[in-house]
Amino acid sequence: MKKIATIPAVTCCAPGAPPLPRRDLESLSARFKALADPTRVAIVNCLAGRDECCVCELQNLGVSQPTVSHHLKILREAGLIEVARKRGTWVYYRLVPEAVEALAFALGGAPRPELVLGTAAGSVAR
Amino acid sequence: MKKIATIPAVTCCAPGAPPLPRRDLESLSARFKALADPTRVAIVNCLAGRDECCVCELQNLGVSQPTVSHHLKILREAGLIEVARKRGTWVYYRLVPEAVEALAFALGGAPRPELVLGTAAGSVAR
DNA sequence: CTCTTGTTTCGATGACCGTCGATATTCGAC
DNA sequence: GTCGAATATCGACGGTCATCGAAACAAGAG
Repeated sequence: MKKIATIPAVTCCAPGAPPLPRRDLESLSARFKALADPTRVAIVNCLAGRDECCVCELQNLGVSQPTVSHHLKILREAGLIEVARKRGTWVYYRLVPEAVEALAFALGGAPRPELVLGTAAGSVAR
Repeated sequence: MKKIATIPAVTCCAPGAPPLPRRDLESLSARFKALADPTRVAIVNCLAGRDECCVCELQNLGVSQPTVSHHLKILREAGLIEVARKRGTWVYYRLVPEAVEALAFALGGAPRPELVLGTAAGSVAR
């Protein structure tokens, strides 16, 4: 079941931003919470450096392998990453650039708004 | 302990981003953690809508006054907001645009302020 | 089928976080 | 100085989160 890439096209932190309804507040804070851990930022940063990345490559971040899988699940449910492909028992993850850019847009920086608007459909589920 | 003055001018989530040292990972995740709560996003959003804002105006967010003060302290220590001025017992807070912009830049957003202001003008059209 | 490897899930534990009431502090008014 | 209002801090409680070891699951090799 895919429930990712549903990002409201709203700013929250830019000057002159309109007040947000509670639904958007929770949606935004939930996505920021997915980045509120150094291990998860490291995972996202590693994925941002290359096209895709095997889980086994992420196991030298100082935490155990189940912990890495736990963080991958959180990032996956936040819509920031997704499974690129599976080759045998190897699982390759990749970044979801639209989700990251939507967060940047909410913070007031919109490099290319068309990408954000292209993926903004509704609110997130859980 | 104040250590928030070091805002690294690096991206972490944009395609092709270089690997970050542990210090930057913790710095970034700490700032994202400051936005990982709907009440704090609401505060930042309220401050983004106007130039400055009195604490008493933030007390209709559904939480008690000590809770608002607690969240203000977290946002202040994260460098996202600052005290604009004090008039009597009233305290006015304001956003720190550079800090928010630095976060947007870390996510791969626009590094230039004029673009940020440009998005607030009305290009949110959908 | 059995074995091995890679990944996810489960259960438990310790730490952290959001929230509140009570209290302290600061400032202006009188 | 004394009083009252606005804000900040303290202490405690309940809930959530990060982490781990153990176990379950999946997929290929022999």
